[in-house]
Amino acid sequence: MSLKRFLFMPRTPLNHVLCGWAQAAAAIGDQWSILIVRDAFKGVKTFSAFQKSIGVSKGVLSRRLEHLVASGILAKAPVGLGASHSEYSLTPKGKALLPAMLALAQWSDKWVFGEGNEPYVVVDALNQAPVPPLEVRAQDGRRVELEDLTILPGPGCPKSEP
Amino acid sequence: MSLKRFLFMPRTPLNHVLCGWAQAAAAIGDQWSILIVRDAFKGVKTFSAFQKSIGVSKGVLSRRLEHLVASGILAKAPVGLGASHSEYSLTPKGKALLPAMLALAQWSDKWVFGEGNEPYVVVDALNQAPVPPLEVRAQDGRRVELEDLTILPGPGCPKSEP
DNA sequence: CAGTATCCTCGCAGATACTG
DNA sequence: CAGTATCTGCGAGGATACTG
Repeated sequence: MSLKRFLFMPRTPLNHVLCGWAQAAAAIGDQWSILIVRDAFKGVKTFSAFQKSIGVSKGVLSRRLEHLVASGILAKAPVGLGASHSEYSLTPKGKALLPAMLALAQWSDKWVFGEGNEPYVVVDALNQAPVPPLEVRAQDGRRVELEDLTILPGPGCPKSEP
Repeated sequence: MSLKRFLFMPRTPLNHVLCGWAQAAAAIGDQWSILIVRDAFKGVKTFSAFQKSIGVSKGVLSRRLEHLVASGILAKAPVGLGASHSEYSLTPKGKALLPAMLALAQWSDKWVFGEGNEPYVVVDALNQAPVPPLEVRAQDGRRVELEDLTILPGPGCPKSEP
């Protein structure tokens, strides 16, 4: 019988992995954070508004908001002087998630709900027209697909050899 | 004392929520799935290669792969006739995650690792040059920011009124 | 209203052993 | 090598009660 059976092996944390995707996963790689950021993009700011919109329990919401603030994606600021309550707003780092969030929305618009549907989630406010799908273009302007790209490991990412 | 204390309240599932972001979160909204998809983009195909690259335990990897196959992002196909082992490859639905994955990588390149660094994760194989950051453009071609957009609730998403 | 503290129940990740 | 089965224990997520 092995002694190791009684040693605890904690969940492998991702923060120490110096890989872009691991960092993104550590920041918003859970279901609640994505929905919180989505609501923040819509303009939701208060605790109760987040809770009503997402339907998550208060304890979980508190921890997720704390985590997003610690990650620099949201900023918590008291409103007024009485500090009766605070508001959460997107930082520049949080707003920079727009392309990623938009790409995720367009992906599910097309591949989860079906091609027949028109994209409806994000519209250009000026023209009231949907935003066309994001495209990946190289520096010379031509469209590139996955096959045209090389994914580098990046520091901290293991070099996986297929 | 309340009887409800003894009733189990399960974790709220996301699959039934008809919201694009909730669907995306349900599909790849956990840390391991993002890393698995990243490796699949790199060309990783076999079980052991995923495990060595990500460092996750076999049981977890088995379940995550199963989930990604069930979500239609990966396809599992036996290699050869002996069916000694199988390979996992990206479906079209999985390949369509490229803009979202790229946007996440570019976001962490800039905002987690710092602006000083040059993007290094994804390069155009033809020119050996990094892919420029994804930009959100309206139908008329002009660049749009978050403030120029209206985020619609979409079916199943609660209408949050800020 | 905006959280925090406490308690409770699984869910999920890790290790190990086992099968083909 | 490619998984599956089982065990274990933390900890995420839910409810409730409480504070300011």
